[in-house]
Amino acid sequence: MPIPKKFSTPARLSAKERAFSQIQEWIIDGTLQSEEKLNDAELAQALGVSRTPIREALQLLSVQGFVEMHPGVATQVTPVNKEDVSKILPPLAVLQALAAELATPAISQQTIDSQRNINTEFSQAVERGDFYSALKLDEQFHNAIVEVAQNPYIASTISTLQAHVRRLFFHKSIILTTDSIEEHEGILKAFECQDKETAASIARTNWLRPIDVFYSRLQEQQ
Amino acid sequence: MPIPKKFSTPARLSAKERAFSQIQEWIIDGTLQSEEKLNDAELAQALGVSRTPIREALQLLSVQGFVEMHPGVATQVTPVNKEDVSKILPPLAVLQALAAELATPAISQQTIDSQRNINTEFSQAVERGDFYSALKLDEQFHNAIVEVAQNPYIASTISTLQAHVRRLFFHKSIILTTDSIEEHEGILKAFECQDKETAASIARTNWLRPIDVFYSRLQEQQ
DNA sequence: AAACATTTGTCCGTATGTATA
DNA sequence: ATATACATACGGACAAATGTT
Repeated sequence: MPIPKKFSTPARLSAKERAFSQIQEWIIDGTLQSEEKLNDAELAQALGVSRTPIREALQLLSVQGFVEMHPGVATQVTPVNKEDVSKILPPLAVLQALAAELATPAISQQTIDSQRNINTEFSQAVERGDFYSALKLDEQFHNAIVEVAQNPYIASTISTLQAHVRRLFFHKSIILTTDSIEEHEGILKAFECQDKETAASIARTNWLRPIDVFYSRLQEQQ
Repeated sequence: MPIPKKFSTPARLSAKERAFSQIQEWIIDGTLQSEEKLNDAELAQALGVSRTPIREALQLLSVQGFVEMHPGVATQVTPVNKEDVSKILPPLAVLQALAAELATPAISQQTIDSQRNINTEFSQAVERGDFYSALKLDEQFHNAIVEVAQNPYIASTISTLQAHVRRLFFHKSIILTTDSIEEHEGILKAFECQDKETAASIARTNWLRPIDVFYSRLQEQQ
């Protein structure tokens, strides 16, 4: 049996990396609430490390927009504005559209087949109301396209924006709809036809949809 | 005479911020060369601070893609591939296009007038071959649009990508052409007509042009 | 194979700066 | 206005990890 090599796990995670991942997860899933004050000494104790890796992790999270640092005053979790759906999704949509466009001439039939399977699982998750699994499958679907696009600048930006999307999902500002199922299939068909404009266009509307859904629901509630 | 208030300079720059700006500038203008090894102790001495703020600055630069950190091995300046023009500009172009689209309904005539002045200065700088000034004016022109678009997610991403563009400019991979002068005016006209599609479209082609220029020059040299 | 040299990662003490009483 | 309490920023020493001799 193939023993997981050292190469597969790019070295043991450093304290800083563990702190980063953990705190980011806590912010995304709401364990650390919006605007909550972050005491580095406290976090250090909770994670069993010193303040240094915590500080470093918080600085990275600050760059990504998950925490706000006010020098000499306080460090706090960035407030969630539910209306941020309309701020985050437009740039994400155009980048995902670009990724789809770039992926079109490069994607293999094998990858497309694999994508179809993911979309099937996605549809099943949505149907049975398992939105958390659906979200992960949705991310998997789009990440595969980004990978094929082979552009680190696009990939890293999308990765950050998608983390914010996950946070909004946990705050019930973004919900997954059955429309995505057909749109995903539409993207795959466009890939097979080498039709990059259509692939890009569908990807774009697919990512913008939650904005309309959000404001429609808002109106219904009034 | 009005003494510069404390508010204007958002607090004295921290050692970390100074280190970040300085090292980034050195990487962009080529003082720190491609793939050069970065010894934090050395940099600390050069900037008269300890290793801590240097380390923090390097980590931020790593996130932005200006340095690569290989734990336990070395930290080095990210290599410049001149072909990166074709990696960086597409995402920048779609984001600038989006910014133009979002700015269209919000921009004031006053801002448009100011933009025209900037474009005039830009054209003069290009005409007299002062490409460095031209670059700064070009950035000023597009940054104004990004500001009006009022979207921090777009703004911060564009800011990072544009820093990479500056680096490519210093490596002679990107050159400014007179085409931009008319395209800038075209964007302003589109703003005045509230024609967001045209504004976005011109912004996009304006940012993609250097790719064609780069590969054309490459062919000429062969 | 083992000890070495170099570099990064971590810890904790202290200084500095900010806001509040 | 001054003093006080608290949080962050920085410094320097130590520990761990990597690649090499």
